[in-house]
Amino acid sequence: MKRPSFRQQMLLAREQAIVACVNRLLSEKGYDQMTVDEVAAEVGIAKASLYKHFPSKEALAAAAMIHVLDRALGYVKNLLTEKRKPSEQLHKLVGWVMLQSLEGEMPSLPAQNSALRETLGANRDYMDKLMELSEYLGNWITSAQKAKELNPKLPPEVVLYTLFARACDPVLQVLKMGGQYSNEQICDYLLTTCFEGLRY
Amino acid sequence: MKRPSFRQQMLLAREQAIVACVNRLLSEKGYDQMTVDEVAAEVGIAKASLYKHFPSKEALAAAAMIHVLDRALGYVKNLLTEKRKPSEQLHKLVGWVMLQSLEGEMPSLPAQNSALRETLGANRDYMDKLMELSEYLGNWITSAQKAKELNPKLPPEVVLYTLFARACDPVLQVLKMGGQYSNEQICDYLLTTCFEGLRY
DNA sequence: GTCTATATAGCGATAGAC
DNA sequence: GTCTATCGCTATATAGAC
Repeated sequence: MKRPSFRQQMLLAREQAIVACVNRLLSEKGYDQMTVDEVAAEVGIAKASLYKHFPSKEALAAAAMIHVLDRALGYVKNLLTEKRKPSEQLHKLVGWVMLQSLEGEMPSLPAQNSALRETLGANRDYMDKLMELSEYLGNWITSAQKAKELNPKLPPEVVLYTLFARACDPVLQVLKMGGQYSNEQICDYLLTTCFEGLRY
Repeated sequence: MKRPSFRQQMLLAREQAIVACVNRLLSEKGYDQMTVDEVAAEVGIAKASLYKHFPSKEALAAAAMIHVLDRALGYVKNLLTEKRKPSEQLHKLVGWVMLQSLEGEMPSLPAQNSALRETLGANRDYMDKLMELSEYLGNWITSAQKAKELNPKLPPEVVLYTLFARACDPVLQVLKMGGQYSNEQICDYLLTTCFEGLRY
């Protein structure tokens, strides 16, 4: 009985290829500009086959988001093994996500598309992982605020949303397209504006 | 010969109504989710009539952007009559734009839609006004950096893009939808994160 | 310039053979 | 599960009467 297992592996591999492709396209062109035909073409299968794996375009986006949440959670758990100040953990995490964005590995969905938001909100897997990540970050944030590493006057949720937003800031792409800074340099600048602000 | 002038005024008023409507819809739903049918319906004219005024959906977006650039330039010129430190001028301007965003008066276009970006780039009026605004801001930025009011280690263009991005930050809408802070409070928080950073 | 009605096209999703 | 072919809808844009 080797064949079924083998086939399952093939399927899994194919789905991973699909998710990787969606990831890149979402990062490059965004949700609205990405077409399902395009995804199928780049993966190298027919569109109907794609729909056997994922029931809708929104499901494709959800799978991509779940994938990045998994990677982010993995990075966070690695950070936890190293002993650092909470603000430094946050700093490292945001820097890592910024680099992912610059390398086209970080999809970002439009905040304004309500239909998509509903689909994501109804997705258990996605919501669970988003919650889990938010709790890790929330703990770091409140700890950092108690230790006066981060501004304690800001509500923790404001800090949380700000970190999420800065990690996929459009300024990253703009500076990258300008072409005069390395990815590391861009991350450096934006980490400065995020944590230190523009003020001297 | 009163009639032609009168009619022209009617036309102008209608176009202003169109632009105002596009402004609001772009702010609420974004470019991709906004439909031309919707614009026509809300203005109260037929879609074909709309196309007599503006040749395309992209032209509608361009008109909306030009309108907000005009308003921003007006605000900037007003600021110039008051004597303030450059960093304070920037602070006031960003705060004003943030408030406009929260009140649904500030359209923001997707940075990823390349066709739209080309159309805007080819639009003289838009580009001229964008340049003019950028020059005012650029002067304030370099002055503020020389006076050590803003971080001089950041390239001025990084500061410029950051200010543009923070002025229509998605975090604004997220916090507004949360519903637990007033618009003024939200602006206050985000101005803090922008200029002072998250660090204490 | 305004309208109704329609052309045109792109895209998400599906049918049905293999 | 994979394919080809197609449906069905939506949205931009236009034709043509008034």
